[in-house]
Amino acid sequence: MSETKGKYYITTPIYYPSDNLHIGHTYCTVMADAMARFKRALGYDVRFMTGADEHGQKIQTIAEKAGTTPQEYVDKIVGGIKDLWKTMEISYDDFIRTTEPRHVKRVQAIFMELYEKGDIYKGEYEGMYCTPCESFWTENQLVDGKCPDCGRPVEKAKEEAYFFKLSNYEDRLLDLFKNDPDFLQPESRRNEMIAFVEQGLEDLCISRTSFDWGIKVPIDEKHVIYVWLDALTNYITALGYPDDRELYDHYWPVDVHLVGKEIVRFHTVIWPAILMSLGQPLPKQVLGHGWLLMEGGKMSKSKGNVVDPVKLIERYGVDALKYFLLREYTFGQDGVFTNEVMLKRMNYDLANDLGNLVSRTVAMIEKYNGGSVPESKLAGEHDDDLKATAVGAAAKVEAQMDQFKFNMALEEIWVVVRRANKYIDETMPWILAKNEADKDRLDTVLHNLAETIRIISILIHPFMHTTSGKIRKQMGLWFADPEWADASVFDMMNGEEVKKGDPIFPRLDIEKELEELEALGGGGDDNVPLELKDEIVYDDFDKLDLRVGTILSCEKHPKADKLLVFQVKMGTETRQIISGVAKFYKPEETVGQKVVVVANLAPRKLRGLESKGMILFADNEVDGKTRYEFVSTVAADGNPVE
RNA sequence: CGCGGGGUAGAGCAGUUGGUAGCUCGUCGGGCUCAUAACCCGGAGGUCGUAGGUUCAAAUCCUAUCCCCGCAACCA
Repeated sequence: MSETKGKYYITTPIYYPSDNLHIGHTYCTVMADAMARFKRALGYDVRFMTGADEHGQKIQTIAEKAGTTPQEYVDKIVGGIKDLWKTMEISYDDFIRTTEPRHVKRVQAIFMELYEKGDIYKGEYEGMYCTPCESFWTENQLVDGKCPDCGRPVEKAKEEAYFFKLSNYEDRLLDLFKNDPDFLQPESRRNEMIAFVEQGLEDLCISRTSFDWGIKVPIDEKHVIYVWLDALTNYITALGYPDDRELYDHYWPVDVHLVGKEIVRFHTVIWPAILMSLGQPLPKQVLGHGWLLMEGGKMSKSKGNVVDPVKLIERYGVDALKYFLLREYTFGQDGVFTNEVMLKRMNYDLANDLGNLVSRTVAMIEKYNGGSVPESKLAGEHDDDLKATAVGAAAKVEAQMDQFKFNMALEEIWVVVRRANKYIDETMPWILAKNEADKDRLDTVLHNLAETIRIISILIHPFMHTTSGKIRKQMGLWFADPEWADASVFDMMNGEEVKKGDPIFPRLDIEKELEELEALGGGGDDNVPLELKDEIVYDDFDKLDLRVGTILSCEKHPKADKLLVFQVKMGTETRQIISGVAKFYKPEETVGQKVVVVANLAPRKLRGLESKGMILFADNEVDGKTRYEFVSTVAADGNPVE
């Protein structure tokens, strides 16, 4: 399509390369890629951006632990990310890394621009400081008035830092949310942000002196620029702002920032405020998508439920995975990922419906017409309905995609797939083939099927271009690139030579696949080292005095939802211990329970009541939910645990 | 009255300018044999969390209420 409909700039977040990416990142990037490809198909001048956010204390710490430099560390991880996107066939136009010189110099320029406008000022960050840890803590973070990391006393201290006058932008941000309903979608997130801003905004601390893996504040080399100005600005520095304006002037403002729901606030409060201060246009839209959850909650390494997309691609192919992610989940809502759901989708939709449709059609054209697509000759019942369904699908797909309803867009395409399968049963070509008098009608049926598949191959192209290519090859259309406009036209084919190939999506044995995936996902290596805290020596352990006790009584903490107040008898002494397990136990059912107690833990008041010691619990998983179980013993009360 | 999300068929989910409740899977019965034991048709199955209200009409709007899930406040 040569005619251009205008520009379309879409971004994913830049991901934090502290570890390899998982299926959740893949999900977001696949959506952005599908939209980018779709808009290109429609004739838009598309720019699709992704990247990596490489600075910050966490990366510095992880790199140190790994015995390497931060730069070497992120180079390795980002290499892996780029490999993944290559495997996933992600069609990004630019990949920005925040450590690149082009970004660094532009962030510094932006800092200066804000500084000169008076929206950045040097102030004092006041907090509680732990000297040995060189860390600031807020009052809330303190544990028992002491450093949450090392338990040593802290003192009030001030640190100089640069601040951004976020508070100046409250009114303009509220106006933005209220006057432009499209700016932030889905709706529910918008209400959340309005409530957040209405609570009042504080100025934002945008520099740190506690670590140095970051971009230096140009006028003050002791400071590094914190994540806000460093990461959010990537969307414009990658376009050359402020010194090389060609791309910037062309593509900014962005049409869509696609982000996870956890970072909606940064993109709809902080980022627009920065742009307001710069006097630049605001993003047209920020879309917050939901999370992919695993059975049992959020994906996390310690739960061992992280899904590695590479393994899935190796087994099932890129297109099957993309299709599943886009078809299964409702944009904006959380969804649960399970292997079984994925395998079923792949089998039912891809193998049974689409793959089989192509397979049976090609087989019939070979068998009944020597392998060439016939002309339409004799119209009959059902033809009009099939044609209308096929020709009308493109507009429906466009309407769904306008609202980022990937699942509905694909559903519209599958309406055509199912209609075609039904058409075969209705017209029964194998009966027509038995009678020479029905040859014209048979040709027409085969022609209509070939046309419908041609249209399907165009419609799925933005979502699964490899599959589209495979289908077009079998249909004898391999010589031409799919043009979106052709999806709304019937009767284009005549005489193409079809050729049966391997099944486009082989049918999967779900039971077998589930077992094998299970084996891959951790069970296969049966001795993976646990991720542990720092090693201790025996003397460290010996500091603990663990004792056996029996719960004499238990009641709810009058002023706290999560706490239970236990009276525990340990030999000669009975003492009060509070635990945050109200969610898991009714007070009365714990009475008589034998427990293990950390007996020499310093007493602490919790919501007004004193707790002397700590009862040990073990995390357990029941029906996918975490709960705590008592660590019990039969030994006598008061006895030590060693 | 901390913030937010959710309660719709056995499972997983769609469904707001209010108008006979829908999809996929499962299940039961039937058809077909071109096709990847795939495909097509039909049936059963829901008081749309509960109780009120507005309306000719409510899953959809209003009020109250119960339950579940995140986050936050206290989880030693």
